[in-house]
Amino acid sequence: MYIGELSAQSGLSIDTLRYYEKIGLIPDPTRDQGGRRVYQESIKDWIAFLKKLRATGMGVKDMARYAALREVGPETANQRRQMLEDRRDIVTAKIEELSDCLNLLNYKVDLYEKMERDGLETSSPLEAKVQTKGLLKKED
Amino acid sequence: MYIGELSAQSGLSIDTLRYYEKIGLIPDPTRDQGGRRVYQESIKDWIAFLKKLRATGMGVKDMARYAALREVGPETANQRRQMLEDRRDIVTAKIEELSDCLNLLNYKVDLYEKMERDGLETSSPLEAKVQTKGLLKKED
DNA sequence: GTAAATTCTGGGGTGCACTCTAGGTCAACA
DNA sequence: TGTTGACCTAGAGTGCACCCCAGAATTTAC
Repeated sequence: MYIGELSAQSGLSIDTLRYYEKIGLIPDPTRDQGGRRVYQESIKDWIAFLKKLRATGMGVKDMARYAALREVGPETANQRRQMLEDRRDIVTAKIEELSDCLNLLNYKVDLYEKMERDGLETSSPLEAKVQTKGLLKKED
Repeated sequence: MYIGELSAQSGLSIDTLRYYEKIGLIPDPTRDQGGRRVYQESIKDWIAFLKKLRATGMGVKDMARYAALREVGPETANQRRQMLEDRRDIVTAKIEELSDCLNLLNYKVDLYEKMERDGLETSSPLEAKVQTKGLLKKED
C-alpha cells in the first residue's frame, strides 16, 4: 500500500503521515525500488489507535514517547500502562468538565427560549427588550 | 478592582485579560486617573462564562462573535441561542467520543495488567516476553 | 524623598500540530 | 516518447492562544 491509499483509508493526510513518521509516531516503512513508501496493512490498526490517543487530547510528544516504548518491546509494558492510566484520569476529568458545560449550555438555551417566547407574547417589542435586558446582563 | 486582582480572582493571567479585551471578549473597562483599568465586580461572571465556553473547545473568534452579539442587545438573543445550540451538539459529540476513548483505555489497561500478571506467574522472563509479543503487536 | 510594586503600551516570541511549496524523481499509459 | 499523476525531500509558512519583554508611568510603603 502506497501513502496515497493509506491516507485515504486512515483519514490522515499524506503530509500528516510523513510528519508522524518524522517524529517517530509511525515506524519507517519499507520503500519500493523508486523510493516510495510501502505500508503493511497492519499499520492501519496502529494509526487508528494513534487517532484515538489524539482524540483524548494527548500531545504528539507523549504519543511519540508511547510509540518509542512500544518499539522497545514488552519490557516497557509497565510504563505504557502507566501512560494509559494517566490519560484515563485526564479523559475522565474532561468528560466531567464537558458534562458541566453541557448543563450550562442547556440551561442557557432554555433561558433564551423563554426570553424569545416572552418576547412574542407581549406584543410590545420595546417592553420585551427592557424586560429581558435584566436577564441578559445577569445570565450571559 | 485592578487587573491584578481580577487576574487572581478569575484565574486568567493579566496578559490574557488584556488580550481578551483587545479581541473584544471583554468590554473595555473604565480607567482611573493614572490610566489603570478598573473593573466592576460583575465582570467576573462574564469571565467565568467565557472560561466555560473555552472549555467546550470554542475558539476565541466564535467567542468574540458571541460577545459582540451580546453587546448589541436582546435582539440578538436568537443568534446567541443558535450558537449555544450548535456548541451543545459539538460538546455532546465530544463527550461520546471521549467515552469511546475511555472504553478503549480501560480495555488496554486491563490487557496490560493481565500481561504483567502473566509475566510474573511464569517465572521465565524470556518466555513471557515471547508470549506477550504477539499480544503487543496486535493490541497496542 | 526614594525605592518597590503595579500597571501601561506596542510589538515580538513561543509551542503546537500540522500544511504548503519548490523543485525534483519515477512508473504507467497513449 | 512524452506527458500525466503519484510520490519524493527539505524547509518555510500557518493559525491558534496565549506569553514575554522593554521602557515608561504611576502608586504605595517606608
